[in-house]
Amino acid sequence: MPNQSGADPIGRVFQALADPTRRAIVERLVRGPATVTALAEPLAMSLPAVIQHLQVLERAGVIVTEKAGRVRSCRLEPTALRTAERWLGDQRTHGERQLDRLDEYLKE
Amino acid sequence: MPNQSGADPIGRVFQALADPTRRAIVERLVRGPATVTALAEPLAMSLPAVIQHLQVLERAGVIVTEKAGRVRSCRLEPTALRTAERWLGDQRTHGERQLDRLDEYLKE
DNA sequence: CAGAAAGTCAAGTGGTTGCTTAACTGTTTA
DNA sequence: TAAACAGTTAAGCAACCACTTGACTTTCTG
Repeated sequence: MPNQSGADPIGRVFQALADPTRRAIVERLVRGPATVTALAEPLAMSLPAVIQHLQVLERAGVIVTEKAGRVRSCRLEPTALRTAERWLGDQRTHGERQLDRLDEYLKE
Repeated sequence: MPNQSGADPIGRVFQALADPTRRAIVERLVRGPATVTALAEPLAMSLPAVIQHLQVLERAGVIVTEKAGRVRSCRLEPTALRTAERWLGDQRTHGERQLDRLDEYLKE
């Protein structure tokens, strides 16, 4: 079956963050907005490749971009990260509760 | 270039969680350990497909499995989820601090 | 011991991803 | 206004991913 993560917001975020280049872009944007060429500068790939990464991040809602003149400015949008973070936290804490129950069970 | 996310622990976790089937497996395992066939039961795909998903989750460190006799038991390993969660939290809080600074700047 | 149960391995397939180069559009600057 | 700058679009390619079916192994059960 085709990956059909088209209507899957959390899935798109995880997918976006699975790539090390895209995580590097996020880590860079944490220190403030940046233009496309500024983001591309430390990355060992062509400009179009960087733009494709930015499109993935934007479709996932991880970043927001805005074009002024010929320059596109990119900044982080924390909401998407928070959604993914909450999903992770939910699973993990439930899992840990489960582990606690197992520990108790084993102690008896 | 090959995807080389081979030596990228966080990347493997995000990659694993990008797939809705694998997230469903995680959500199931939150309610306690389960066997391979039990996990496969609600999923609309063949057993080998489920096993492949489990292998992805295990290589990412998200689950741990153990075979006893002919039955393999799978359970959640919260550590990997916590690592990914912390990365997300770090980026997000820094991003929010950045946003706060922007707000302050705009208020002046 | 024969057969069912639980899982695994291998090979193949169609769609997706991460990149490339080449050609191009719009915007600023000298 | 010509040239440089910032970004974009399009086409193409090799590797990867999510499945499938078929053959198989190992372990339990009647």
